[in-house]
Amino acid sequence: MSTTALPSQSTDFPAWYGEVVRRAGLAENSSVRGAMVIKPYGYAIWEAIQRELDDRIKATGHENLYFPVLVPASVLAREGELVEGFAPEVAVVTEAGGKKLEEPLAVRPTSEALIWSTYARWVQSYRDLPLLYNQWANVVRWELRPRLFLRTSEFLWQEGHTAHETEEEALAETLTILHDVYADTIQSVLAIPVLRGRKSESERFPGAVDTYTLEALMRDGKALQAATSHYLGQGFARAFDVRYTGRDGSEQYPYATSWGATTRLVGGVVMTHGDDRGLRLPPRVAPHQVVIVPIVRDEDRADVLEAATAVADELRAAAVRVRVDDRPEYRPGFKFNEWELKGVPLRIELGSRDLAAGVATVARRDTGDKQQIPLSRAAVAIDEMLGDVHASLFRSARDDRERRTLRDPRGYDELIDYLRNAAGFVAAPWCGRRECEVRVKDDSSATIRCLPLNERPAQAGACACCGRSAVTAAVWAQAY
RNA sequence: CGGGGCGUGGCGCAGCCUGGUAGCGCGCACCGUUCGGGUCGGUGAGGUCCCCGGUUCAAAUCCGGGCGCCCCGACCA
Repeated sequence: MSTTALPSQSTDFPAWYGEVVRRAGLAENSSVRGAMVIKPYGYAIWEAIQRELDDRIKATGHENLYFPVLVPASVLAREGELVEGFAPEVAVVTEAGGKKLEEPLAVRPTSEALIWSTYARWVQSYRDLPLLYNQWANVVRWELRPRLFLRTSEFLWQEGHTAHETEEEALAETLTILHDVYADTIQSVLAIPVLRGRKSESERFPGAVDTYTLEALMRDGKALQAATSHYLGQGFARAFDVRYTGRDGSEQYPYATSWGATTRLVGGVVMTHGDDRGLRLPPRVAPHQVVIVPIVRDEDRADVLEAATAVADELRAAAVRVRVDDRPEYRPGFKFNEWELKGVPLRIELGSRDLAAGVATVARRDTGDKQQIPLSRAAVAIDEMLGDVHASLFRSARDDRERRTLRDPRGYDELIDYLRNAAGFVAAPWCGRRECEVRVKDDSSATIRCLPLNERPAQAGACACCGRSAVTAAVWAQAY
């Protein structure tokens, strides 16, 4: 464990981010170019995210299954936009079993192609619908500029692939996933506030009719696409020849959706909540929610450690994830710093002074406040405080986002200046024309993150770029 | 693929300009000490100075070539 200070967030956010991810023990670069090794502490956070997502995916009626990692090149090629969209980043296996393969096998960058080529066999009748399936998997996308968790050449995710009888049903599915699975997990578990919206045509998933997205704002003013849910229409069904006999006896194509959330969310947690001391973890995904640091002297060691164990047992009985840091070789100050770096929401300091008074000293990672709680009601008090930490992390992230959101810039120059400085979101009317989107990107390198659904109604008015009459509101930002 | 930078114990770096015993911090091992905000002292292990060639009495250092990595752009969850 290094003892030198972290870089400051405000002066060098990228360096700060990398240092926190490495020093907190979340992940490190792998010897495979662009890939990362997720370490146990980082993986534990991912497991918590997985658990929460999986619960909601099942609660909305889906089942898990699994498809192979290798996709015959000809299968991947059957949906034109999909191949075209992913071609530059697909890795291909050309040799296996000591021989050159007759047909190369792509390592999946996403599974629509293989899954829909299989659904063709599974769907014969309207009675076979809907198909509501999800898989937990790894995918490979050969990224030119990798970044721990945010963009790696291999990443972990879940991808849902559903087939429906009607357009309405598929659209409803797309939105159920967006709201009840993704937004709920990201806000009420990860404490990351998100804007909900549709993507503009240029930012859409290849092959999708509509892409819905959740956009979060990081502490450096850049946006992170936290999850997406796609309405695919009948394009994939047609490309993979998935047909069934409908209720009226006629031949039909089903309507499709797909949706995914990735290990990128771990990076989002770091960049949303972290501060100059390191990570601040939302309690519901923190591998340790509470760490107990016993303050011992030779003469009271046994008593203090016994009391620490008793408190830990009581908290565990209340389903709190707690760790007693009784390592004798480190002093308390060292432990305080280490657990702050690792983002543990609450720290209990327990020494003979506390025991004599019948209390424990509790320090909050989010605010730095210290207070004393009676040992007699430790479990209840800790449970309340964990709830407070979540609420205050969410509130401060949301307030921060609102502070950084510019609504209705006074003119094109203000729009561009704001975006060029990565000062945050800009919400403004947009005429809907591609050329305005391109112009803003050329002038600022920012993109339309979404056309917001409900945060702010689409408004009349003049396009922030060209002044023509607007057809929608758009939210722009620099993005990861 | 364009622009910039870097390869020296596990990690981070100095030394290179001006050639001459390979160093520092952290980490690691052991001994003692200490424990309410990154203890302190001592001892010790650990390096083909990225590779190949050249110049020289002598190369981490100078010259030529190669390889690798990182950062900034284009692609992207």
